[in-house]
Amino acid sequence: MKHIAESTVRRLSLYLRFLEQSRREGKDTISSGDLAGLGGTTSAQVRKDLSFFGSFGTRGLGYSVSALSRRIREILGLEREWRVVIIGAGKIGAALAQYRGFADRGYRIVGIYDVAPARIGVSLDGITVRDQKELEGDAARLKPEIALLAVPPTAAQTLVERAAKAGIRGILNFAPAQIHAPAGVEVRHVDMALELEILSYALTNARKK
Amino acid sequence: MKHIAESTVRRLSLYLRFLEQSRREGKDTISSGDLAGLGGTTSAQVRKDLSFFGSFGTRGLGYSVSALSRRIREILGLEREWRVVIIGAGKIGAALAQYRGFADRGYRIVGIYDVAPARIGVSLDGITVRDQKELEGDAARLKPEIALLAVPPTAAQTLVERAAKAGIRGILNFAPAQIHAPAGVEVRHVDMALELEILSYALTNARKK
DNA sequence: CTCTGTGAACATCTTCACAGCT
DNA sequence: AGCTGTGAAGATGTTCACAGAG
Repeated sequence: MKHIAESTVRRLSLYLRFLEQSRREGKDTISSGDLAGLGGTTSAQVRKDLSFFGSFGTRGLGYSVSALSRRIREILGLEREWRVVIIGAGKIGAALAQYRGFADRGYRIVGIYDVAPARIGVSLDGITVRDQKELEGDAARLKPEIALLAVPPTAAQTLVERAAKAGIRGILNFAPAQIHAPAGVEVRHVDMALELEILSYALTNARKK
Repeated sequence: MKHIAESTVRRLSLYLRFLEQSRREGKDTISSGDLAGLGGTTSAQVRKDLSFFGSFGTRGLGYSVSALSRRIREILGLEREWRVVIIGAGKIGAALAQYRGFADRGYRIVGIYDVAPARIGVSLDGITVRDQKELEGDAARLKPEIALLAVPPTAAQTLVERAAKAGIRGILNFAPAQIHAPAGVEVRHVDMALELEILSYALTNARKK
């Protein structure tokens, strides 16, 4: 398959939300224009995004809400359950452990790890925090696929490598650190401080529009 | 000034981190190639990014670490203190309240709000959580400029409007909800579930590279 | 007549390549 | 010689506009 732009995948994920909302509202079909209105893009953009994966619409009518939802879930890999571990049981790790948005989408937290003795043994959202050293050893039992990395920036790189050894193939990094991804491991960043800086840039330079 | 791409601003923010790291390591000057290496781009990209704002390098030598840091802080609006309120004192709001990365960059938390009686009156990181209803009334005293919105998706839109009435001009939204920004208010999103979906897309479609 | 699917036009962002300081 | 600053070329992403299906 041709390479798909990240911006397209991001919008697909948004479309899925709108589709689920539409389903709750009892709609059976939805047009590219409707989807665009909900998401702040254009109908052409919606159609182009979907066209990369096939043609699932009906001319003159629009898209079947349920069929398109199913197809997008399939494209994004949401038809299966993902086994996720949280590395770092500080405030952010703890918040992630109970975040509803993950469970709702089939991401199942199977383990939580930390280094601090004070945190090890504590139960977070029904899961006992274990020592980071156990990560590799636990791998055979837990079969983790994705890690949410919520540790101090200085520890991030080491833990990425440990996660890779535990067989983890995808990492969502919350630490404000640039990390080198081992081969075969996909790393994405959620960088709150950076987003806030982009926001203050926008506020500081607000009369350019 | 010409319009600057968001990707450029994002990289600027990264360059600043590398510059601060270089400063700690005692470096006085740094070349575009060095900066590129740390950030995973190219030297041409670094020079182009900086060129939008002027020319601060010395040919044959590179950039002064301290001068460039200062200039980027200025561009991003980090030379001043920003007054920030957190709306939503659940797990995520609480984690944001104590997040070091914000304080380090001059973002000062001046208030925390929630609706739940159980949370109102509690102290988080030295700040007492107040009723959301007080937001507008507190505005004259607190002069908030930025809000971190960490509430359930259904409540997000209402609170954006309340924040706008309190004089807030920038909102960093953590709720997985598409929100309509009132005029003059800049809204950015940190959407963890969405990032995780982009990750699972990448893992599901991993043999395309 | 409505709404999709898609090449072609356009706009934006990145990389190249080199002139010009130091 | 080393490294910046920048037009020009190239790549990538978005919008237009219309043929064609229902």
